[in-house]
Amino acid sequence: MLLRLDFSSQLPIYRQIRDQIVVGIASGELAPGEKLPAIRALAEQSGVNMMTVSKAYTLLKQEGLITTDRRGGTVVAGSPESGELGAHSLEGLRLIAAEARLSGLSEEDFLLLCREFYCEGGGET
Amino acid sequence: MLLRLDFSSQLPIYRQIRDQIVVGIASGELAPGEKLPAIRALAEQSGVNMMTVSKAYTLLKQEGLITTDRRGGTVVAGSPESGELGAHSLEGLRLIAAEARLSGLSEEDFLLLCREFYCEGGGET
Amino acid sequence: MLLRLDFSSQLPIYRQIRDQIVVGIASGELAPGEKLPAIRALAEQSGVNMMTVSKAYTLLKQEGLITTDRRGGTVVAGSPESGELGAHSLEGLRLIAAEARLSGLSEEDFLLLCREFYCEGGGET
Amino acid sequence: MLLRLDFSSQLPIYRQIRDQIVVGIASGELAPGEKLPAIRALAEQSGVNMMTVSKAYTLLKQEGLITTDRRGGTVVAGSPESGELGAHSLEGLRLIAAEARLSGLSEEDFLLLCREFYCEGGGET
DNA sequence: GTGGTCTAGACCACA
DNA sequence: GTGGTCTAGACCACG
Repeated sequence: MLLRLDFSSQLPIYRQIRDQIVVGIASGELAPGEKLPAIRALAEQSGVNMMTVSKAYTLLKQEGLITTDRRGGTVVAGSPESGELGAHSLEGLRLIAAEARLSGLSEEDFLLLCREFYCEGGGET
Repeated sequence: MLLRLDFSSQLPIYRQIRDQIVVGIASGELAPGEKLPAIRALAEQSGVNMMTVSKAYTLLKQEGLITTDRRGGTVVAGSPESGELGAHSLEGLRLIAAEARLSGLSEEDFLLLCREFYCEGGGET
Repeated sequence: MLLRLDFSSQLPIYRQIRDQIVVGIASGELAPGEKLPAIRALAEQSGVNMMTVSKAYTLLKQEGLITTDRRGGTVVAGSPESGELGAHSLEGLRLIAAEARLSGLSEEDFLLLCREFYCEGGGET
Repeated sequence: MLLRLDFSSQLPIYRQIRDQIVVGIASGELAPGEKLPAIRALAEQSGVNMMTVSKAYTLLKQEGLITTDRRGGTVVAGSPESGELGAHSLEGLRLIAAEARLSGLSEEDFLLLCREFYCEGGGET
């Protein structure tokens, strides 16, 4: 688990961490049951405060993507599989589609991009 | 131009304004050359501070989506047509695709959604 | 909003704050739309760090009991009304009922207590 | 005595063990005088550390719900029958009642639930 | 060893 | 003014 953090981004660090773990899980890089790095370890290795990583983990726990095993450690949970995107993500997608259109990206190219990201890392290329 | 603002959203209000104008332009609801509401008017009608609207307009100007005309009015510019998505939007799309996958949304359904948002409001322009 | 905090309790402070606000809302002491004290104000007045109060507010936001209005301040939200108790509360209730029984409390007395707490502060005595 | 432990719960494991034994005693599943499993046995069968089970037993001894008999075994004691709930449980009940109310549960339904849990497992003892 | 909590300060974005 | 974020350290509970 290697994090690429942008300390000058508007997106809070804990959010960047959360996002990259989400992508990691979706891509299969982090398999269900796999142990995540200890909060302190990830913090040190990333040059970030412990509490920042903790916040990211807390978020992911609330989303049901990871759980902390009381016997020590944090592990990837089996996916919740709600079957639909959250309202925020939906709005985000609508906006990005609009931006794609405005930037002159053709429908074809846009859908290719979407497909590429969806399939990224996950078997059925 | 009717704004739907959520004052309890995490997204800053000026960002919501900017986003909705972007979507409005992409959908054709706001045509190139069309005049945007005056800052004061939009602020009053939406119940927000003028500074907030001003910030949104400034953003849009920097993106080249709107311009100030000679007499001080604000109009929709012709699209910049860069031909590609910005880095932020790209990362956003990657994240949303990951979330779609984790929520159990099939590739088919996801692409349908993407297409729907891309086509939303306009023909095939 | 006056908080009674037990700094030697096993229950984390932010949880005590959250719990008391929940009780306050349920009892009607805090009405929907009412403004909650500013994080810093509540922190100072309670002799607690700002982040501790912030954590409590964050929890309540996630539960949908309060929202933060971007124009400044945190307000009580209209109740979500899920119609059923969460799994945790359910287990908690089962345990307390068992303890009541073991302590020799009669069914009658126990139900009277439950009723009293349910009605506490809220109109239909 | 079969324990259902949730290693990803916020509640410490020793607390889960203690709670389930309390419920077991209250329901009559564990009768006064009955012998509890040896610490080592319960620990192995449940996949937890002996220290954890020991902690739970210690707690129960302090509460007077179980006692160590002459030969080192652990047996269920006659109930203490204090006649009232502890302060913690009382606060817990008040909170749960508030949550019930906020979740839209009617007084009737809530009291039905309380009664069901109180009566659970035993007659009217 | 792990995660959880808390403090006392700081800086920033938003409106 | 508000909330949001972050740091550098500390202490504790759990297993």
